[in-house]
Amino acid sequence: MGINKNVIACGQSLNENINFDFYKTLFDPVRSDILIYLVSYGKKNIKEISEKFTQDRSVISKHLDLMRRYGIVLKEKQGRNVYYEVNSSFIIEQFEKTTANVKKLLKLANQKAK
Amino acid sequence: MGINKNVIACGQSLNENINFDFYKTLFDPVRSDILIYLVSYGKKNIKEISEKFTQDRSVISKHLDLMRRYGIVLKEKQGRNVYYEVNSSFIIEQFEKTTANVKKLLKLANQKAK
DNA sequence: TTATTATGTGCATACATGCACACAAATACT
DNA sequence: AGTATTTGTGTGCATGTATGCACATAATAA
Repeated sequence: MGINKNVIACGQSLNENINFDFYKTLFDPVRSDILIYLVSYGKKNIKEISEKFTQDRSVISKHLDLMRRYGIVLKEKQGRNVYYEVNSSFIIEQFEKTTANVKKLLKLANQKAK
Repeated sequence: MGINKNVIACGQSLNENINFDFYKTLFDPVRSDILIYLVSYGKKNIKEISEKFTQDRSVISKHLDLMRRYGIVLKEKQGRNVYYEVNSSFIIEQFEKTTANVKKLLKLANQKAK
């Protein structure tokens, strides 16, 4: 099995194109639970969300800010309340793009091996 | 926007079905680099792999054991050498399954919102 | 003013990572 | 055979990072 330049180039582009921080942020037990809560119950403010979790409001606030930074949720301020909702289109786009890239890379390497 | 039992049920099943440890293991800077190295260069033993990285052989060994536990790579012992290779079919399967589940959940919630 | 909601800060704790070394297993050498 | 070398793994320790709590502060509303 030799070195395939196409595979290597694809691997490098994979590493550059995959939204690493997005996935690292998403695959955290608390944050994925927050996401599923928001998916199930729609737009909610921090008080409402933190009442459903054991963690302090300040902790939930920080989790949501992280999720917002990486596009997982959308933030909207109304008076003294801050509402969050799921950014569905972006999340779906990320998963589809990543899956396509991973499939391309792995199938290319597999072909080469045969 | 009311509570949708289908959405909640789908969210719970999502949390149960997503291979959480798989993704947490995969989305680590060193381990994803190891994966891309193995994709690019094929089956390699721990000595060969660790020579390409700054980390000690024992560290690389532990990373690979973790990746093996969650199905990312396959292990094969030959004499005193331990070879690892990418488990392509399993990885593709995981990404496809997860993407399908995420899309199903988010589109269901989106329909309800309209 | 007082209450509510969200966020910032300091500290403690848990967990992951990495290094260095010791050991085990397999092979090579003399 | 017996010894040395190579390869992989286990262990103890140090360090960095993430998380969470408790409290202080800011902003808005009653």
